[in-house]
Amino acid sequence: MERPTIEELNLLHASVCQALGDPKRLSILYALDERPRNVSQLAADLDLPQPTASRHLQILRERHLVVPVRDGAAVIYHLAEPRVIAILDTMREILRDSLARQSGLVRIDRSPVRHESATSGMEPL
Amino acid sequence: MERPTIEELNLLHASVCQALGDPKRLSILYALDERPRNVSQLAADLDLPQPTASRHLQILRERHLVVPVRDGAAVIYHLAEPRVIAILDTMREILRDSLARQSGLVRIDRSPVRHESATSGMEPL
DNA sequence: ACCATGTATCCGGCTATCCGAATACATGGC
DNA sequence: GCCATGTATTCGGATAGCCGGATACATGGT
Repeated sequence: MERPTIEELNLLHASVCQALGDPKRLSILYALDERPRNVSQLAADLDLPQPTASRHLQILRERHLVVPVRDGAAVIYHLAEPRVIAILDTMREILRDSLARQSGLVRIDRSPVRHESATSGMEPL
Repeated sequence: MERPTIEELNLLHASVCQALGDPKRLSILYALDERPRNVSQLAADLDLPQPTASRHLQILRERHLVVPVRDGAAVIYHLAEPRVIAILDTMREILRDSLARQSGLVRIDRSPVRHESATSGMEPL
């Protein structure tokens, strides 16, 4: 029942964010938001090898982002937190805005922008 | 000017989440939310070596989470998006709830819980 | 041009993450 | 018990991440 220190909270927080930092896991979360699924269905729907789906689900499970429910021999995974999807949606909106601003035509600022652009590209994406 | 495919968006999205998946970078974002700072100040305030701070800022810059503004020889970093802090705060609340639920005494469910608990611990944190 | 301050990058090493393939484990039906 | 189905884990290798220390680069002042 110990209250977590700021650093511990930061660590937990980072570990959750890191779990969200993989495209396949994002797909899994969005898929489970549509409807809960067992591992094989999920793997088939997202075109992933079953062990890969299972490993990703393990990570999401550890971070308490999904919840497993046994159903006979199968395990149906549910989203643990609807709010997480809301968060992800907000991030996508921010991303969209950012892309729009970036890809052009927009110049809201009043300053001519010196040459910082060279260091702020999003190339590796 | 191409509209991003779902997969590309997912990739961008994941890369942003991944940038949030490090405790030091979270600290940096929260610090910059308090007030914009240059690299050295930030490094001093968070007790990080200057190169470390700079590298983390580079990552946050690439993902458009912070914005650099030159001020003489210094570079003052600003948060690019207040909404990101709102998102992080929401995640912390979710985390808090999750910890509360976990650390006990709570049993809201009506089902006796079989033995799934063995596979859903958050040990490595 | 030179110096002081502030920032970014390079280097080497370590750790963590991701993957495919194979394999082990669990559950329910017979 | 055995089998079929569904799930989790292990192994090995490749990739990517994080770090400290040293160093290069940039800017403004003299």
